[in-house]
Amino acid sequence: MSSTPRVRFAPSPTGSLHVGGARTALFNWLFARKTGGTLVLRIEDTDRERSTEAHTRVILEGLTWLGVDWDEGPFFQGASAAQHRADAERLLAEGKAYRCFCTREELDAARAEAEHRREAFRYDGRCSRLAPDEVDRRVAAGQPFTIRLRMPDAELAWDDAVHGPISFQGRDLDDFVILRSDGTAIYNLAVVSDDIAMRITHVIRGDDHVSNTPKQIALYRALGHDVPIFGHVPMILGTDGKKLSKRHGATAVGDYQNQGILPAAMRNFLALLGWSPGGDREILPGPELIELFSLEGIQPKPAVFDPVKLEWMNGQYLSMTPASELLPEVRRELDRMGVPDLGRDLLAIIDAVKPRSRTVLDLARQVRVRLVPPALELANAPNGPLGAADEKSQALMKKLGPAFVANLQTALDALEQVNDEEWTAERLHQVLTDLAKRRSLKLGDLMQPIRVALTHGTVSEPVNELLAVIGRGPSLEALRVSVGG
RNA sequence: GGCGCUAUCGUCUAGGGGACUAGGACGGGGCCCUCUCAAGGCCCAAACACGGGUUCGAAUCCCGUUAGCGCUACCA
Repeated sequence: MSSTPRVRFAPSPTGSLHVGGARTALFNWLFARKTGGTLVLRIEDTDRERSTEAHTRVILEGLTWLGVDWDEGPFFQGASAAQHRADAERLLAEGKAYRCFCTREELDAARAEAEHRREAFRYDGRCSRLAPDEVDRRVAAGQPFTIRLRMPDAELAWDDAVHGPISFQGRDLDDFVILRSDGTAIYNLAVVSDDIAMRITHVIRGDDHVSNTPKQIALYRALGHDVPIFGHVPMILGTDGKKLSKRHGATAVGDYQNQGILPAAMRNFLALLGWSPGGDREILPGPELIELFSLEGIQPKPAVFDPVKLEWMNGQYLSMTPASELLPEVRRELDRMGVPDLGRDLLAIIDAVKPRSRTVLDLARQVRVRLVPPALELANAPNGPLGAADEKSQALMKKLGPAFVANLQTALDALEQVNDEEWTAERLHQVLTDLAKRRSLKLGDLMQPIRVALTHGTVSEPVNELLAVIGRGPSLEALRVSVGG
C-alpha cells in the first residue's frame, strides 16, 4: 500500500529515440522526480520482427544524454511471456475470454469485404458461440487458435490526467485478440500484465493510446485489478501541422545531439512543448523544471515542433553555461574537424565566441578560426590568403579598393609596435582608435579589413578583443600574409 | 463509415465568468547600443475557428457546426 507513484517509460526498440518519445519519457521522469516516485524503464520488444538490440542501445543512450535516468530496469517485455500467457489462460478458464479459430485469411477476407461495402468491419464474435464440445474437438484436432477477450457491454471510462473525463462504450469495441496463435501476447495484454506486475500507478503515454485505454481497462477489470491513473500527452507535429516524421528533418534526439544542442536546452524545450508552468517563465533549468512540473499543466492539444525556437533556447543555455563546462564538447568537435591541440587557452576563445553561437557546432567552428586564422592556412593558395573570404568580405574589398590593403598595412605597422606585454583588449582598443584618429580614418574602414584578414568574414567580436584572443604572433602573421608582405 | 480526442497571434503558450484595450516567448519589422554581427534594452504588427444558447456580463460554461488528428491488426 505504498503511496509513492510508480511510472514507466516503455519504448519499443523499432527505431531511434524520437523527440515525441523523449518528451513522454521526460514527462514521466519529471513526474517521478517531483513526487518522489519511481521511474521504471521497460523495453517493449514483443514485436520480434522489428525490434533490435541496436535500437535499444540508441534509446538508452538518448535518455542518458537527455539526463533522464530511471530507477528500475531496463526490463524486457519478452522476458514476461510466460506471465502473459498465464494471464490469458486464466481469463480463458474463467470464461472471460474464449478461443477463436478464425484464420487470418478468413479475417482478412471479411475485412476486405466490409471495406468493399464501405462498412465498418466488426468481428462478429462467432467463435464465442461455439459449443464446448466443438471447441474441444478443434483443439484436439490441433487447430490453431487465438484468445479473444469477451468485451463487456459496459461503460469504460476514466478521468484522464490531462484530458479530463473520457468515456467509451464496450459495445463499440470488438472482442479483441489478446494472445496470438503462437502463444505470445498482443500489445494490450502485455502492457496490462506488465503494468500490474510492476505495480504501475500512473500510466503517462502518448495520445495515440487513448483508444487502447478502454481495452486495457476491460483487461484490468477482467484480471481483477484496480485501474491506474492514465494521462495521455498529445502528439508532436511538424511545422506543416502533420505528425512529426523523418520528412520534417531531424526527429531523433541523436540528431540534435550531433547538431550541438545542449541536453539541458533540449530538456527545457521539450518540457515546454505541450506543458506550461503557468505564467511567463520559459528558461527553466533542471531543478526548476522538476519543482514546477505537474500533470495538470499539460496541454491537451498537439504541439508543433519549432527547431528555430530550440536553437534560440540553446543559445540562451550556451550563454549561461561557463566556458569550462563547454570545453570538453568544443574539444571533441575540434578533434572531429582535425584541429590539433595547440596547447592554447581555449576558455578565453570560447567566452569570446559564445554570445554569437547557437549550437556547440557553431561555437567550435568559430573557435577554430581563432586558433588558426584561415589566412595562414591559405597563405600560399593560388587565390591568395584572402581568396576564400566570404561574400560580404569580397564586397568590402571591392568597395574599399586599394584602401583595403593600405589600411591593413597601416594597422599592421601600428600593431607591430605593441609588445607582448601590452597585447590586451584594452591596450589594442586604444592603439587602434588613436591610429584612426591620427590618420583620419573611419573606424570601420580600419577595423573591418582587420576582421576580414583574421577571420575571412565580416562578423566577430570587437576587433580589439579578436586580436587579443588570437594572440600577437598569429595575428601579426595573418596580417602580414594578407598585405602580401 | 464508426468510435474518440482537439481548437487563443505564423509557432510555443498565459488565461478557468467581470482584473482583456486578450499577456509573455520564438520568428518578423523598427529604434537604441556599436568598428561588424550577435547579445542586451525599447517599440510595432499579429490570435480567442464559426453559430446558437446560459448569464447583468463569455476567450472562459453548455449545445451544435466546421476543421484537424488518432484508433478501428494474430503492430506497438
